[in-house]
Amino acid sequence: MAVDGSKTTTRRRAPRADAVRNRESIIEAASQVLAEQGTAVDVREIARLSGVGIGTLYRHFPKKEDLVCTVLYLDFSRWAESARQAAIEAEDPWAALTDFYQQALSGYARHRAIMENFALTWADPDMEGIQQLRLVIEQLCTRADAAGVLRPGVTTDDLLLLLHSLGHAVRSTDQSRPHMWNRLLRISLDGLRAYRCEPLPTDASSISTVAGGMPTEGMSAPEHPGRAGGPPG
Amino acid sequence: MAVDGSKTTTRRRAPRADAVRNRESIIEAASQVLAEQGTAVDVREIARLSGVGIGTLYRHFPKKEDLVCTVLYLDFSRWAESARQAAIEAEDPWAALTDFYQQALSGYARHRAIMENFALTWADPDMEGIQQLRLVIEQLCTRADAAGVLRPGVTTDDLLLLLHSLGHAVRSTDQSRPHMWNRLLRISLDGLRAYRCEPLPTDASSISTVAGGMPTEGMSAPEHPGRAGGPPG
Amino acid sequence: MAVDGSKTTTRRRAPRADAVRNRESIIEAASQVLAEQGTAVDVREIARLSGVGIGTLYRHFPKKEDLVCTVLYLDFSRWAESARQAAIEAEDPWAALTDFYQQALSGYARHRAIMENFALTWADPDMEGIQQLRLVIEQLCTRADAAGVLRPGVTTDDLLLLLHSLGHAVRSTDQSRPHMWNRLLRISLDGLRAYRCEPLPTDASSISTVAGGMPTEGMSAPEHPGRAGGPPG
Amino acid sequence: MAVDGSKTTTRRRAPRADAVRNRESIIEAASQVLAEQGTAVDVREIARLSGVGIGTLYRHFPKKEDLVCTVLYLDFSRWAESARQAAIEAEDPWAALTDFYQQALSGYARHRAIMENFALTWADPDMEGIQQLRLVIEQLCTRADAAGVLRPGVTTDDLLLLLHSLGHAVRSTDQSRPHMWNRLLRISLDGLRAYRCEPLPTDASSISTVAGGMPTEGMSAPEHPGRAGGPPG
DNA sequence: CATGAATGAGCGTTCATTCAT
DNA sequence: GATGAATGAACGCTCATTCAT
Repeated sequence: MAVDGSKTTTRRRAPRADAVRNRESIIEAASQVLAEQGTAVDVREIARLSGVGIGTLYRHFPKKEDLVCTVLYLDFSRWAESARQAAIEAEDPWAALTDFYQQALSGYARHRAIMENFALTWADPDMEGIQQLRLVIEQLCTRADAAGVLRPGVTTDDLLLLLHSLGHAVRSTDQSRPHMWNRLLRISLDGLRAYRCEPLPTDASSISTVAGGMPTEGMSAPEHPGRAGGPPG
Repeated sequence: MAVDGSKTTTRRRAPRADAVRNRESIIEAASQVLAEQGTAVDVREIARLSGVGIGTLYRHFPKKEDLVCTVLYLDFSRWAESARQAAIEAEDPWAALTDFYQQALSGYARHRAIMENFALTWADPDMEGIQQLRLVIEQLCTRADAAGVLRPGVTTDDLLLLLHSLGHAVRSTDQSRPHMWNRLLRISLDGLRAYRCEPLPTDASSISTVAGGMPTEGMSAPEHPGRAGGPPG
Repeated sequence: MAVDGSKTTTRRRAPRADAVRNRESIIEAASQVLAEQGTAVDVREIARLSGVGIGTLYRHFPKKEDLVCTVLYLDFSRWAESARQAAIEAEDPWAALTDFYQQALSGYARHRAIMENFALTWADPDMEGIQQLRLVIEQLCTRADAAGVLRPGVTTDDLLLLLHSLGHAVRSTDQSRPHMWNRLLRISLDGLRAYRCEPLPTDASSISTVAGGMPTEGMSAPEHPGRAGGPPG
Repeated sequence: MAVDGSKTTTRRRAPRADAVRNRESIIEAASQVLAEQGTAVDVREIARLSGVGIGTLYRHFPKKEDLVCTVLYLDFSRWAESARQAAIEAEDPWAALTDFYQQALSGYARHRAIMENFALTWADPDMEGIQQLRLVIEQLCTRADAAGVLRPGVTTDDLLLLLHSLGHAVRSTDQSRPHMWNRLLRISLDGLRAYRCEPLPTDASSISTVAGGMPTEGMSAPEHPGRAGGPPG
């Protein structure tokens, strides 16, 4: 790769000028439509938007999936980076976390294909993009932890999953009631703060038995009597 | 059913001996594939799975959408009901909420079509199923509120959205790392508890400026000095 | 057939009461929809309209075509009869012919399936209905011929074909411009009158060479001497 | 074609070498089956006949209707043009009319879809094909009128309707008894000639009262409600 | 290498006909 | 005999992918 010189004498001469431009056009167009319509888009529409023939598209990306993966990786990276930028600009560790989510969610919600894909590739270590994101979050996590503002036991994966989780809330409400997901974000982040002392569950055991957790309050279950005996059927 | 004897006096006996069975087969098969593959399934596959011809399927459900709606309504109702049951069996108001989420998420995550639909019909008051669920949550909300365990300002819609949001987290992790979403649920629920005093944001304003949360501290205290407002305990 | 008595002792007892009524319902309903929608109609709609099950319909008429033929024969007969009635009520032979067409066309145009069928069975001697109609026309033809009002050489088949031909004109214009087909009928009937002396062509030879008549003669119109140059004026 | 030499200098050479051929194959095949079976044909059969895949057919004609319209327009135009040619080759105005009908009917009768379409678009000024035809007829009409051979009051629409009307007669007899429609054409055309003096009816009034216009005028019963005798059924 | 025409499996849906009740 | 549920071939149409130019 570094020694391109040797290749200049081979038959591969100039064709790359257009090819590269075409490839970029395709990716750009694909990014747009994938964000808008998800992976169910017609490949033809991507070709049309990018101004190349369908044949050219298939030369660069032999399968639709190849194109989708390429684009998602790029978009994912860009997205992760913009969120990272938002985070490092904050001086306060907690604000960094908050800003990160704010920025990430705004972008995430607007990219339908990333959402679809996140669910699928969630645990796939091959999906390089996820790893990038994990790194960013890891840093945020470490920083917040060091500052003592993060609830003990919260892991990078928790934060990653929370991001994914909130993403769908954003998507569902961003158009109609954009303030709603902000409320939810606030709620969730508050659950992440250090004040809480109870350790998080570390395995699959149900949290319900702990849940009520409030010994002092004793859930004497004041109200709801009527419903109690209610017809279970 | 128990009193089959009455049957002999009824007039319309057999008209549906197998028709009913077929209809149920179809619904059952559809429920499976819709849960697994979402609404994009081929109706022929449902017919094949249920052991009937495509014509029979269309006799019972003239449009694919009819079948999908029927199945989704049933599954949605069953799901909401099972979650409600889990909730009313808990004596403590908080445990009710927790158990409700626990139960609901387990089921929700396994039904792809319900998830798709939830996102689409999120705010659609016509979707009867959603209304059922909202009622259940409303009661939980009221009960927890009355017991003083719910953070002031939390609405039914917040809880509904949280459910939807967590659903995707569950879907993403249920197979590979089932304990993960339990952690996230715990985190989110903790954010809903009453100790937190700051009001939730009520409009679209970014929460990032509040970041650290604590109104008293404002943003000036980046890193949680003395543990802020002191632990809830 | 004639000796039904012998059959009364066989096992065929009463079932005919309903069966006959059903058969008639089916035929009546079929007549309606065939007239309105043609033979492309869905058999189910006929069953629905007649109030019987699709199975019953198929018991009486094992193939859709059986039902169609039966109905068409009946409707065809009724139609021919009503036209015949219109004809015999006229005292004048020419008026009989005119009234016949008038009546027949009105009915013909309103029965889509008969029109479709007429084209198909035009030359089919098996189609009994056609024969009925031919008889009627034959009588009209003979009568007009005897009265000397019919152009020599005009055959029953000519009149039958004219009827069929005009039928489509009626269908095309009855809704939008009902007077138009009356004009056309008038034109055609005028062509049938006795004044014209030239013999009709009797084989497939093109009429064009004769038609306008001889180029040499120009429009001087070979026949109709007396009237010849005499323009209509 | 003769000057292929020019080809070498053109830029867009091949883009349609076979595409054009395919398109023509499709149109040709469609023309055949539409003529034979009408618009109810299966598009797959057209594809099969033309030797292309169904996808190719749909590439050229995104909707079945597009194909049908294209073919009908072409066939209609060709048909009208051939009839026009036949007409202008005749020196005599009346022969022009006759030859026009002769030619037009020969073609018309062989094209089922055109017949279906004619009936539907009869009065539709949007159907370009009809307008072409109307123009041709208008000229024939004017010419014959000027020569004094056309019965006064005959309109372009009369001639158009007559064409349509006779078309069905031709279709019904062309196979079995091809000379028959020639007789009918002769009869009808004779009805159009100038000698006849009575004006054509101009509204929906029944012509029966005027009937042959016979001096003797038997049919004193003028109105006799259309359905005289009513439906015997 | 770019192009877009060609391909055909597959989808949602209809309807004449059969068959168990 | 009456019923209507069951059946599946066929239809109009889409779209990922291949291939000749």
